[in-house]
Amino acid sequence: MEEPNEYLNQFIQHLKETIAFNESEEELIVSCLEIKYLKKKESVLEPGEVSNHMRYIAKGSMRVYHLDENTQEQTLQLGVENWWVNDLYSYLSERPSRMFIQAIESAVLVQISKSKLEILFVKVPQLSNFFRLKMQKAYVVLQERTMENLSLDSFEKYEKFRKDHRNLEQRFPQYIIASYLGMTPEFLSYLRKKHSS
Amino acid sequence: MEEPNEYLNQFIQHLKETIAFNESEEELIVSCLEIKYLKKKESVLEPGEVSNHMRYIAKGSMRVYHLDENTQEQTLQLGVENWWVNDLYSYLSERPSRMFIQAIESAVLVQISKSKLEILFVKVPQLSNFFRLKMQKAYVVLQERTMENLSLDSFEKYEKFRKDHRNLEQRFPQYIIASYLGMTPEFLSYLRKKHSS
DNA sequence: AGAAAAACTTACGATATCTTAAGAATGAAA
DNA sequence: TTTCATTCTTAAGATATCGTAAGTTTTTCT
Repeated sequence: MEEPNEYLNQFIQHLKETIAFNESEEELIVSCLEIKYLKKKESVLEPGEVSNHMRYIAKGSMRVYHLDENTQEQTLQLGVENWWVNDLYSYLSERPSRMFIQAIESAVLVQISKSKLEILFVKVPQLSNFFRLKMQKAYVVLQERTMENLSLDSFEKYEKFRKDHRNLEQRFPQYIIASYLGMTPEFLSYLRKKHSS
Repeated sequence: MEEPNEYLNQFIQHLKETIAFNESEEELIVSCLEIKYLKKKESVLEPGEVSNHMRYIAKGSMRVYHLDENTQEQTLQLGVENWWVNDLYSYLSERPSRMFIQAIESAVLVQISKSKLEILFVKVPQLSNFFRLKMQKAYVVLQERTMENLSLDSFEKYEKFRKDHRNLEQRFPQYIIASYLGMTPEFLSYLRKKHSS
């Protein structure tokens, strides 16, 4: 059922979509990887901990969320296979996270620790490029989201979410999608009904 | 009135707060800089253009904004002396921007073109670090803003803005601050009155 | 200083979104 | 299959935010 090599392979293929490397570099990379199995609802990171791994989802679905003052959950990021999930704030600044990184479906992550990654950056410089591109993409996505928050009303945000992530809508409960979009689950339910007839 | 060397010097001091370099490196850097003077309301970037400079504000104030479908202005970024302003999306992806980058007070920018910066990264590698740190900071600020958008109501956002940027409130008209916070100027005015008594 | 433009305020009716509470549907576990 | 827990829906009243329009104040330009 659980076949580590398959997940490592999937990860290597993922890297190869963006950068190239030879056999020995590949071995070196693989030697730095860790596999983490998560049951549904289990977390890899909780508030107070410092995130010191980059995390790739090989299988399953994850979300990054946070409890505000009123213990309302705010979802910052969703992810499925081949996405990366992390609290980059904590990872980059090495300060305690306020986030949960939680499995929604049972999941398999491929992780690299920050210290090993620093070493890899020296030995396999292409990797540095890979992560620079990831960072840039993450920034652009966030900026897009900020603009949407300023200009779209709730229903428009929901429509855009569906259009942009057709596959995600089925895999996350609606109350999580609502918290990602910044509205109450009741209101999302109301909007869906209102626009379905 | 306009003293280029003073602004170049200010820029070099700004770099030196984060990284170190020697005389010859400094000369090299300075040889790549451009100074740009802007009158109030003048723009350095408009929709359709590709942003190919990194821009440091030596003097004055700037904002980055965008017109949505209803020609409403949404302000994405504000900046004063010693801040960087750009549409990183356009700069990084080399695709046309949808933004205006506009002077609010008359301003002086110190700019480096992307092509020269790439060369500098090779010759003065510390610079690469400097910009990596800037990128990270920008990401964290955006993430913070996204979380606030999800959890705070309008007045709380306004309070937080004042607390975080005491100096900015005086230097930008209220309708710009309102558009940065994602509310109408009328509503911001109403909130200010309501909470002042 | 005076005129024109820009920014800010006020007030009110219209909409959007939330809160609460209860019930219905679905999924998980025994 | 029954039971329990989770998720989703519905509805009604409360609150937040907007749109509009008019009037005031402040800034800019000549």
